[in-house]
Amino acid sequence: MAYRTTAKMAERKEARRRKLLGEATHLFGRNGYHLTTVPMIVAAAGSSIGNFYFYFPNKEGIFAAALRELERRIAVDLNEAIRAAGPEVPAQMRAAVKAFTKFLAKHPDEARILLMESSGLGERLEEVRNELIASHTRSVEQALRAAAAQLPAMDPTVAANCWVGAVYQSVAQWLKQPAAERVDADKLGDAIAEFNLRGIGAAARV
Amino acid sequence: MAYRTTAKMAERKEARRRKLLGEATHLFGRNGYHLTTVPMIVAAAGSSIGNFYFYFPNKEGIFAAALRELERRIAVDLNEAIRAAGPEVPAQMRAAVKAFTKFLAKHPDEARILLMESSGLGERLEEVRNELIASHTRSVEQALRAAAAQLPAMDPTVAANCWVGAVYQSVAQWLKQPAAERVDADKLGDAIAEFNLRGIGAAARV
Amino acid sequence: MAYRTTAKMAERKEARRRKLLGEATHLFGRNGYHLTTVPMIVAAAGSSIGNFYFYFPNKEGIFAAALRELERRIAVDLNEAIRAAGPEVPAQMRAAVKAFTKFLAKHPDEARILLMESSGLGERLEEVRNELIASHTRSVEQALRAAAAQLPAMDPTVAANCWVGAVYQSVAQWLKQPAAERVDADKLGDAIAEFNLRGIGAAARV
Amino acid sequence: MAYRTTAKMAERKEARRRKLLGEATHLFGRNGYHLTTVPMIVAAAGSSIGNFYFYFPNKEGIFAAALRELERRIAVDLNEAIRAAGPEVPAQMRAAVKAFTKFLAKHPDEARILLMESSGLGERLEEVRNELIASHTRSVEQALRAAAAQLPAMDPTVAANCWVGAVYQSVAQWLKQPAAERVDADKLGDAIAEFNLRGIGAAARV
DNA sequence: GATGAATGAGGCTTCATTCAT
DNA sequence: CATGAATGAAGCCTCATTCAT
Repeated sequence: MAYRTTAKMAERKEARRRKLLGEATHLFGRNGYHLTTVPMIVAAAGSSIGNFYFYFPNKEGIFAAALRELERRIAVDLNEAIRAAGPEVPAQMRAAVKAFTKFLAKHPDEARILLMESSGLGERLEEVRNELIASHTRSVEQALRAAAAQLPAMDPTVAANCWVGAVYQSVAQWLKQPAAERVDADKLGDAIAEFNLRGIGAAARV
Repeated sequence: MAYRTTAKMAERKEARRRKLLGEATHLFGRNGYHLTTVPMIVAAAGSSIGNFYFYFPNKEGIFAAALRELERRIAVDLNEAIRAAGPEVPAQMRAAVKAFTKFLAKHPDEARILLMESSGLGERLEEVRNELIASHTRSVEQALRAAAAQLPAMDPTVAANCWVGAVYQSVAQWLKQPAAERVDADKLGDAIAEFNLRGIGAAARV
Repeated sequence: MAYRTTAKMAERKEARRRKLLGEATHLFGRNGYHLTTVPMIVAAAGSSIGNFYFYFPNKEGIFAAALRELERRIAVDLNEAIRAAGPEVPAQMRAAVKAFTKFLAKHPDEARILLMESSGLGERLEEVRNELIASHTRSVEQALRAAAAQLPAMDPTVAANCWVGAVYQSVAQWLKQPAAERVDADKLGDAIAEFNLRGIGAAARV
Repeated sequence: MAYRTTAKMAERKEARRRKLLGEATHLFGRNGYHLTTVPMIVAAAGSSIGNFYFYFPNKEGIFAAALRELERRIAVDLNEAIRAAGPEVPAQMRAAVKAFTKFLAKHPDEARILLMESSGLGERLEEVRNELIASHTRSVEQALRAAAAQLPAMDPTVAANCWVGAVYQSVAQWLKQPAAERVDADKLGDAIAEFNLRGIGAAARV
């Protein structure tokens, strides 16, 4: 019986943690790192300050955790989309852009963690955040190198950055519009993919 | 005689203000808004706290002033470059990208004010900063509409955002590299322009 | 067991709050609002700045709380004295003057909050303080109207203000004397009551 | 000619000083000591900070000067009124009350310096201000002692304080009312005098 | 494990006052 | 004599973090 209780407790513990992390992600996305306070997070999560420091070492810690969790979820979506797109690299890249756009559009608050605010986080956090974007960029770069033969000559690093920057900026601006005025997320993804595929010199036939 | 000195005093006053503004811009760029403190600014400028508040209404005020000053300086460079590029829109756009890239490369700390940190500034500042980027984007959008006849069909707003995002992100990443490893700023500008011109469907003849 | 302790904790919390409020009242009375600083208050209460802001929203807040607490305590004393004085209005008024005088004499520091300093508190505080004195004055005015038939014709508002002013000023001056030279508080109360009762035209039989 | 210039300059100097003092009195009366800043005073007087410190040693200094000037002007009015009231002490006292009330009514901003704010001025200023009121009170007390034979037995100090307190409080409350709702200043003076004369036991026939 | 009271460093800002011009 | 730029002490307040219960 002691085992069963422990199991239940572990579950509850995990649930608590997830609740804190989720609310923190929302708040960080909405207000940015500095304007989000620990009391705000625990209030939103219906928890307590003491509890917060049981689950996370400090404010930086929960922010880093939020970033990593986000990374994980995005990776899942992207991989799935790429797998479904077949073997053609350009098709995979288009699929990835659309999947990424769709993810950001679906989770705007979480998204804003990626899109905004970079400086002003302290070295440690900055690094974590950069790594996230960098890994995304590296994927693009690898794809470009893989398809280099069919593409015009270009610096794949620069192109990858352009690619990623185009996606982030477009979605960021799209999110800034009042929800009512936004175009359909799917059409947005298509438009961005179009731009980027043309940008790398891949024919824009879908 | 007291009258004669007034001119010199006004000069000194302006110099002091500029010194504060300049150091603030550097620090904001390097550390972000929240990690830059008023004492840091006055220390860097060799001034005093009281003096700071003689020249600026508060911390927000000097940040806004820094943004506006940056905007002005960038506009000067861009207009000059565009004028020198002749009447062809694509050539103008290429010139603008290169001028912008060059500016950011030359003033990396100032640049970072634009590139990073958006959320967490308080509504007023956020607005000022957004307006700066938005105005940049609008210029691109107008150019696209002007040249629409020669370009493939596309949403000019999305394309403009892609364009701007590509530039910002590429330069931002470029700045993050150790100065020794960076490619030449001019070549970077060319590469970005190439990507973007292809992205909007303009032939990539250099 | 954690539950049981809650009661004790609540008690302690209340005690802490009262300690802060009490010391603040003393200091405000002795030095006035502006010369009393938050650090002074917390030092006197053996607390900390952070704790201060846990219990009170800001300096204005604790001042307002001090005023309201004072109001409450005075009201208790006055009502008791009036009830004990029997049904005759003049006797009640005399009793009230004496009770009020006695209260002020017994709590000189608290008292000074009422007696002194009015301008320079900011609108909100001024209002709270005015309301306190106004309510005292209104009581006198009502009593005067109730007994109007037995009294000479007079403007009851003016008379009430005279009444209150006489009490405050007399006690304030009395408090300014070195404690050794002061006449007995009870005799003071009698003398003031005498003056006031004559002032409203009520026979001065004690 | 040097002499004449000097004379004119002395005049101008005196005028500047008076302008500063006058505006300061207004501002102190309206906002209280702490909320009135030196920059506010010089702005109102169309002068400069440097000038301020040429004419006055510091902020305390100008406040003290304002009080003394006020004292002087009140004394002039009172003495005139008393002289005009003939030899009877009660008549003189009534005249003094009315003159005082009238003065306060005519110069409400200056008046508020006397009526409000006492604590929170720092020891030196407090003393100056107290002395002003105390001297007023002493005059009343002397009058009471002079007429003691015709009056009921009473403590003349307490009575003098009651007297003064009644006047101040009544006028203070009167000034707090919107100007439109105030009763005539003359009638107010009469009502207060009535109360006070009854308070000291002098028949209320004028 | 959970709670929330307590702590204090440090940020922003005001303002009396000085002093070079 | 006049000006106003410069100074810095000191105030209020926030918030991440600790720790007793």
